[in-house]
Amino acid sequence: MDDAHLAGAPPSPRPRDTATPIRRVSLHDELVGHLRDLIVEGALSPGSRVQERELCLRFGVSRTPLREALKVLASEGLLELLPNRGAQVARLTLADIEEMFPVMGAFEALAGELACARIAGEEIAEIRALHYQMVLHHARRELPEYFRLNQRIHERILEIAGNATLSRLYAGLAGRVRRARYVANMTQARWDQAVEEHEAILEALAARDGPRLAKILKAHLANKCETVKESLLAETEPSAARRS
Amino acid sequence: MDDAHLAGAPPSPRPRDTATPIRRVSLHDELVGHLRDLIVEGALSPGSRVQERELCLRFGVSRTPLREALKVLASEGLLELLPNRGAQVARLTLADIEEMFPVMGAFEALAGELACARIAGEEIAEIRALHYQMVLHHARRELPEYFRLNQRIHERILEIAGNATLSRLYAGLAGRVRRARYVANMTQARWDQAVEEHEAILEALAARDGPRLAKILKAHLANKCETVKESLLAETEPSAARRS
DNA sequence: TTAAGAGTTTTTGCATGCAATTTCCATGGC
DNA sequence: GCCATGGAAATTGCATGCAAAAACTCTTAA
Repeated sequence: MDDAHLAGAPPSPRPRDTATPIRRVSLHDELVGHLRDLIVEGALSPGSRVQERELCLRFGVSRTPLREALKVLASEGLLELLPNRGAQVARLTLADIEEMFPVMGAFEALAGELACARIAGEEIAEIRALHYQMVLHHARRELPEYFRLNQRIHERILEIAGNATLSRLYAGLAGRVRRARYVANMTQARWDQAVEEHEAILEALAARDGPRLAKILKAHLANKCETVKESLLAETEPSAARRS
Repeated sequence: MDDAHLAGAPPSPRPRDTATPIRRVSLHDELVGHLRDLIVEGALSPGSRVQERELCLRFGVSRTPLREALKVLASEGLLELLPNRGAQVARLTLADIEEMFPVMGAFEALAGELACARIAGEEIAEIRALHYQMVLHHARRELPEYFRLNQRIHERILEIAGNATLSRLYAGLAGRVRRARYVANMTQARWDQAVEEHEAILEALAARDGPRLAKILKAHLANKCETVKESLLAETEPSAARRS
């Protein structure tokens, strides 16, 4: 009774079907969401085989909707379908990382440019608040909280850019590398550098300097790529060193 | 003499041919390809309802693999799934176009930069050949051939960039706007301008000037966006004018 | 004539069944 | 002892069946 129509209606783009939030969505849609979470959160480890039967029991559904969900996740790149041999969680190789980060850099650069053209003063203040809270977590060496704020800042810029296609594609890639980014234990130097870059991001955004922001974000992502790569190498080398 | 292998080939319903390069992929995979073609080519017009039964008869398969294919195409954005009411071919609104082209511009810009860093002299010669063949079709006012060459040039740059993730995402968007681009009847001025831009693209590529090529491609896509938008408006206005 | 309503037909969503392929295990030959 | 081979169990790919939701149709009333 109170949605929309009132004076302070939020700038929600599509208030259409919000009347019944608990709408019985299709089973396979729900499965796609659940499975995506399981994969992104790491509950299903990369490379592990995914058996239909096991997941059917786990979710209490039959194979038909589950298989539909698997096909969708495979088309998103989260799963690999082996003909007649089921699916396995896609594993990220170094080559994958090196491919995905430049694309994410292009996404963020575009988002930065678009955001600069549309951002409101209030939104700049909001990002600034997020930024300095993130800086605080950096000062306190609170990595998980830092990551959370960091992610929220990037997501907020994407939102402000106001391009749903861009957001959707970005989310697809970000989901795939999220785990890798999360486990990446940065060196202190890299962490400090990242915070410095975020200072520059905030400045460019506040100045609404689209080209500069694009440049900074692109470089920022390139550095994140290096961080993740180093971490990935450090993760594999010790075992080799230990063995020799 | 060819397939039945003299020694008592049993009348098996499916001759398993492991040697042939055309390996029998899974039914649903094939369906995804076929349906994608039908949609992109325009055989299934935007907004039209897609009924399972009809397509099942058309392809001679049961509903299970067909439904899996529909789910995948929906996740790609080519179809819209209406709960309990089947699917319909997604229609491109002006807002969609305005969202997708900047993203494609970012893709092509990145592809241009990467390609400049990797392109071999032989490949430059190849692109140059394609380019001047395209110019010939422009001079002869052969639009379909022009489009084909144009597309091949952009695809070739993507290939040379050597980033499979980028190529995959680009193909996803390009497929969705292909029909719109195809039916876009450019003005002569826009066509001439596009050819000029392609001259600049070739030059920047030959000079291996990544940043410049990126800039040109970004602008090139922005102009294509305008062309498609004009064409889309010209397509809808007459009917409105006719009605009023 | 239009609109509304009840019943029928169609269509979708999901579960299950069957054949084919793969995987696992045990047996046997070298 | 090791590898090859045969068969059983498990798993996938696809077809079909059934219930619920939607769409259609025919009737009826204002």
